[in-house]
Amino acid sequence: MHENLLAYINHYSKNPLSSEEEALVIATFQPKKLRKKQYFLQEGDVCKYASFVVKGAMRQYSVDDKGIEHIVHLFIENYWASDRESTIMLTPSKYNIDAWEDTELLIITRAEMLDLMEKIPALVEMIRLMDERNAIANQRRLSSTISNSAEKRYEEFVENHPQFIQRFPQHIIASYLGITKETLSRIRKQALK
Amino acid sequence: MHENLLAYINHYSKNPLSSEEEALVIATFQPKKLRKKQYFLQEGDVCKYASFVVKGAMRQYSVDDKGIEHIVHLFIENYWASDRESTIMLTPSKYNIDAWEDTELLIITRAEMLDLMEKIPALVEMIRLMDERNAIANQRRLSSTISNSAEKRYEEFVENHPQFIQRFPQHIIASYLGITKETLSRIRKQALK
DNA sequence: CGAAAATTTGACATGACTCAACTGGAGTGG
DNA sequence: CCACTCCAGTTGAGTCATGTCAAATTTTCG
Repeated sequence: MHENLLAYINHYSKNPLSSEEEALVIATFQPKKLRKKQYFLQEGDVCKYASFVVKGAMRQYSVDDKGIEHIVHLFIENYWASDRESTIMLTPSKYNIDAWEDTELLIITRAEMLDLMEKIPALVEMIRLMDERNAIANQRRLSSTISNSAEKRYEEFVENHPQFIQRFPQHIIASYLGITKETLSRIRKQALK
Repeated sequence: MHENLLAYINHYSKNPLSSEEEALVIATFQPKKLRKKQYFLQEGDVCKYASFVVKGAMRQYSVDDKGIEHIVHLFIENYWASDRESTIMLTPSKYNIDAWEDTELLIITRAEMLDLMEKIPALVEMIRLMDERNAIANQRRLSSTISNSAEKRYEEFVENHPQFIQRFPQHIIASYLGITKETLSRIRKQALK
């Protein structure tokens, strides 16, 4: 169960974990299973945990006044899911996170994570690199969203996230791109010439 | 010149800097002045420095095939400006960063920064908090861009960034919001009822 | 097979863009 | 102090991309 996580940590840090450190990681991260459609986080709740996706797929979205879902993130294996704003500020979340497939998570509270970071330098290193990677990805996505047409955004998405296309239906991708499913359908039709 | 930076670091870390650490910070960050319109970074160049804005205002933007500028970030006092992707990956930047007002910066290379981080724990702490704040802000902006109409985005902008409204003209704000200056002008007119 | 979910299609509405013209400062230099 | 230019902002008319709504079709899966 924890192998993916350990591999992930070792991949993102210079020094491999000692076996004591591995044991500590395994003891601290709690397994949690979600069946398809179950929530990891519901709007209005404070997000108590960060979660590492061992297996499965989830989505994070807000719901507007008209009841329309706006998908802000998609997660599959080896992604970290949580609403950082809520976790850090202890404020009620504006987002829902639910399982799109049956999913296995490893979850950890912020307090536990801060504690682990004191004890395991490799974790601090990993988080810094994750933050960097994340900042870069967010920058790209923002830039694309602001500057590009729906069509171009979809092209870039196909280019950058082929894994997501396999795992999520079109209307989810459309929402992630900030367009309607009808528009995406037409864009795809158009692209077949 | 360096007071703002020292204050900034101390503000974001639990333990105040020792005087040796302060001296090290002062010795490492190099002052740089830009006159209005001068570039801190030009598209195609690798972004060698991170910069802390001591005084002034800058903007970061890309230019599309039609020659239209798409503003992705605005910076004023106490902001950090750089293209992280370019700095970290050593790739040519897709962005320009230039001074909108006469500006005073403190600049540092990535190597110097990594070195400082080894020597000054408070810096590591500060960067982690900055990354968190940044991640939260990016999340909000992305969410707003995907989910909201131009009008609502402008409202949120006025709410969240009143400082920018004082310092940048309307067409810059419009571009930052991903709309044209004409549309923003009409939105503002509309809002006066 | 049958029901639910996903996708496609058509007709129409609309928000935002484009382009061009006009207005009103804010400087600058003669 | 005026004439000139530059820059920012506004306005109008026409266009285009994308959204909306409703229905038909296809796919998935128990």
